[in-house]
Amino acid sequence: MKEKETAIVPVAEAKPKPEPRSGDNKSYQPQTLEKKWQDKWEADQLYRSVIDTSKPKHYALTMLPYPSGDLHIGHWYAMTPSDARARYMRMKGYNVMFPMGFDAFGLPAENAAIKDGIHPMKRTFQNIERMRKQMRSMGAMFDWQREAISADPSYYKWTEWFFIQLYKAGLAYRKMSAVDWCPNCNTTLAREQVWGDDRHCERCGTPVIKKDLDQWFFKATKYADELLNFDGLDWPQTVKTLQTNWIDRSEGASVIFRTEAGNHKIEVFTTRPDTLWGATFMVFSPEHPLVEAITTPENKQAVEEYKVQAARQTDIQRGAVDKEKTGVFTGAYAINPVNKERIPVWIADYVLMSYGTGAIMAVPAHDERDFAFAKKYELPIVQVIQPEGQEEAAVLESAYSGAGIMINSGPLNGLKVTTDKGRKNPGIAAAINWLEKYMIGKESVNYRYRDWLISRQRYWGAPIPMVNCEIHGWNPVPDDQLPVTLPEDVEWKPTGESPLKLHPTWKNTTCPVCNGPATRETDTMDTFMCSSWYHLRYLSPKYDQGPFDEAEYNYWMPVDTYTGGIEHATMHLLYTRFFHKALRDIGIVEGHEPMIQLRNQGMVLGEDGDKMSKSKGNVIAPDVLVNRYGADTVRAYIMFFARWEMGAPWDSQGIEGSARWIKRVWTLFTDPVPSGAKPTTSEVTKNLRRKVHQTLKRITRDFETFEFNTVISSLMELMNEMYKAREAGAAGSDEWKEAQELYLKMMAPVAPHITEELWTQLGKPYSIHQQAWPTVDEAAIKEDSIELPVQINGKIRDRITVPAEATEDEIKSAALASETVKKFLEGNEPKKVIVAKGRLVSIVM
RNA sequence: GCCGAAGUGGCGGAAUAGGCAGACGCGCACGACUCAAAAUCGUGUUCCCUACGGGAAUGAGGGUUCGAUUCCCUCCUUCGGCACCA
Repeated sequence: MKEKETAIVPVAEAKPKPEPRSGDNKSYQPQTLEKKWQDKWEADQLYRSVIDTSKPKHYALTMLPYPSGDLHIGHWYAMTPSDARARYMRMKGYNVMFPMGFDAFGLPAENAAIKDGIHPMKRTFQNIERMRKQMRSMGAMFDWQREAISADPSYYKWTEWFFIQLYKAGLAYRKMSAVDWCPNCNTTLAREQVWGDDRHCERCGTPVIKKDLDQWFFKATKYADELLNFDGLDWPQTVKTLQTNWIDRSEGASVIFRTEAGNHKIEVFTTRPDTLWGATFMVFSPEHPLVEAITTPENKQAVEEYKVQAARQTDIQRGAVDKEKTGVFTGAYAINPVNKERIPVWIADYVLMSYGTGAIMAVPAHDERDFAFAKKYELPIVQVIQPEGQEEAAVLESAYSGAGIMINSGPLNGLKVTTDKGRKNPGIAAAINWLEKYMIGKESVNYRYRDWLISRQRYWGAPIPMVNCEIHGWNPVPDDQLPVTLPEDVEWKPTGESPLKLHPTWKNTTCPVCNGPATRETDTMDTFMCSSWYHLRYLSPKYDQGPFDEAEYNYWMPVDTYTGGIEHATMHLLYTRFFHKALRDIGIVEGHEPMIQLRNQGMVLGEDGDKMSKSKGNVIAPDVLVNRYGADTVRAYIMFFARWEMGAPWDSQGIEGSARWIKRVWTLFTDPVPSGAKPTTSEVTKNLRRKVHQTLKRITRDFETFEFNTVISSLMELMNEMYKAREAGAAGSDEWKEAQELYLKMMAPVAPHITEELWTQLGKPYSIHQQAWPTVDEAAIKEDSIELPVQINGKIRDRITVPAEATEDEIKSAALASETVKKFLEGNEPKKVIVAKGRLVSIVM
């Protein structure tokens, strides 16, 4: 039906016997054709991006790969639509930079070395060589002169330098703490790298354990509030939500309690200071440093036993939500500072040392966990919030966390409490004011977000450029000694210590302060440190006066469009934002955010719908597809077969459709005009031109919004119409020539090789990729007459054809004049006639 | 439990601003070409009905509206994140 409006060939005139077409397409040989153009583009440096102040710049960035050895279909899925978008932006008139590099440090190469002894450096650079070649087969517009490799000393020199800048700015510190340790990777992990209910390693899936270690941290929490601010960022809401939940800001108050004996200060954080008068006991985490000091002699044994038992349990066991609460009385009492009540101090493993202060005030009447604990150990429960409508304090069946009126709360009795958080809640606001007035507490904010643990007990990473001297402690390696390079002669052993520590001489050095003997830090940095600034290294990968050339920075930054997987929402994407803000405060970069627009692609699954993995044998190899179909077909299929941000299972048969499309485009442009074609009519050419410009409008919009699948389907539709128009004799007309030209331009970002070839064959000037994106001729899109469906009581009963310029009244009378409508009306007057201009007519009886 | 995303033919998916559901493609069926097959080309392809025509249908149920895949409410399913977070 829609075809009736847009068909180039009026239905009545459709040819009865279409000319058979030469379908073998022997002349389309992507393997030679693609190679030819790739070589030419490279020789001509067609994709070299240099500063050009006469044009607006566009920094398009796609997440750099780890050099695992083979390009995966997932890489194609991430990179080729990003490439198509970058190409589109280039045709739109932007000076586009689209760089590529390698996140080359990391565990897999070192783990492989432990197995076969091949040095990670050697393996990594061999892999890079191979992947670079595979990437070239995509025909992407990567500017290889901007390539950066994080494992290259000329790169990691600056990773080390950045560490020192953060250290000097007070943003890097060393701390002994219980950290997550992967027993398989033999290293510590940042909290973000521990996933799932069983708390497994993000890389290898092994459940992590806790270890007490001296480690380097970055003060990411200093930026917690700023990281929650996404102003000016065009990022997917899901990513912003994931980061917000990860940081998990909670507003409340910190309150100082004191022990009855010894007057020890105990700070607690609470989101419900309005319930302070109901705090009837305190609970410490078993690891809390004060536990030993306050425990009375008669409770000592029980407390020690409980601590041992808690320590033996894993985080998973401790974290099981439905686990029955356990705990032990320390024998000590604290004084509730608001009402001077004497309250017992317990230890229990439901209080975690890693959140807040490791100690809580327990308000059993209004907190479910405290309630369960109080019931079990028969501790007093005092209600301090009375629900609206409740007459007197009844015996509570469960903790009440809703709104109400404050009772049993001394000076604050009668105040209203809502379910709002923080100061928005009048009860909480009053409680905070009261605490601050009597100097026993203050408004406070807590985060789940932790400082970034960057130490890794591995060889294959950027060395942490710090030196430890017995007299002068930790000091950074002087700038003129950077980079601290990795020694080549190391032994590969899975010891849980960095191979650098086991190297006989590497760690020995001199103290930068006194020149006396000192030792190097033997841990290396988390590879996320390397990838936090790679977008800056692309600016000037060979620059040696600093991490980047400022002229390049000033022109290209910030990144305009960043594409990559959503799995990095709380890892790389958060690290790189923190890193940028830290550098900004140090004065190295400008602006508040490194990447303005972010778009996430989904995942390509195996044909069985499962995640692709070698062990499942469902991996799709892009090289095989490129050999068989050519890169243009693979690119087209990748953009066509799923919504990009969603992803979908691979379908090996589906790619045939894209292959057919590419071949049919080839045939359309290279076959002689069919002999049986009639002379054309102005109706045919006008309809063709309309379809061309409608398609251009649609495709332009879709490139803007990253809807690549409909870019392809629109191109397929237009091609089908062009075949029909050609049958109807349109070939040779000016409209046909325009259609050919626009078709190739629109298709160029998707299929760069075939379009370049056909463009050249049309006799157009090289290169199609330097052509301007066409503009829509709105006048050409306008229809002369339109067909409107006529609804009667919501059901479509007829269609009327009216001039496009018809007024509402004209449309109305045309609809009512229709025989079918008259039949349905049966002589009655319609109650109502609604004309939705250009859409339909709705008659209500 | 909390937060978020998504449910449309056999399949992937289309549907500017609330206005013709199923574009485009895969698959399938039939036909043309062929000795035959592949390739290619053409036609058809949501489901149901005594098929002229009619009815139902966008996870389920309800609401708003002349009109809902689209807006609102309740629920179900799948996926992702967080989770004894004080």
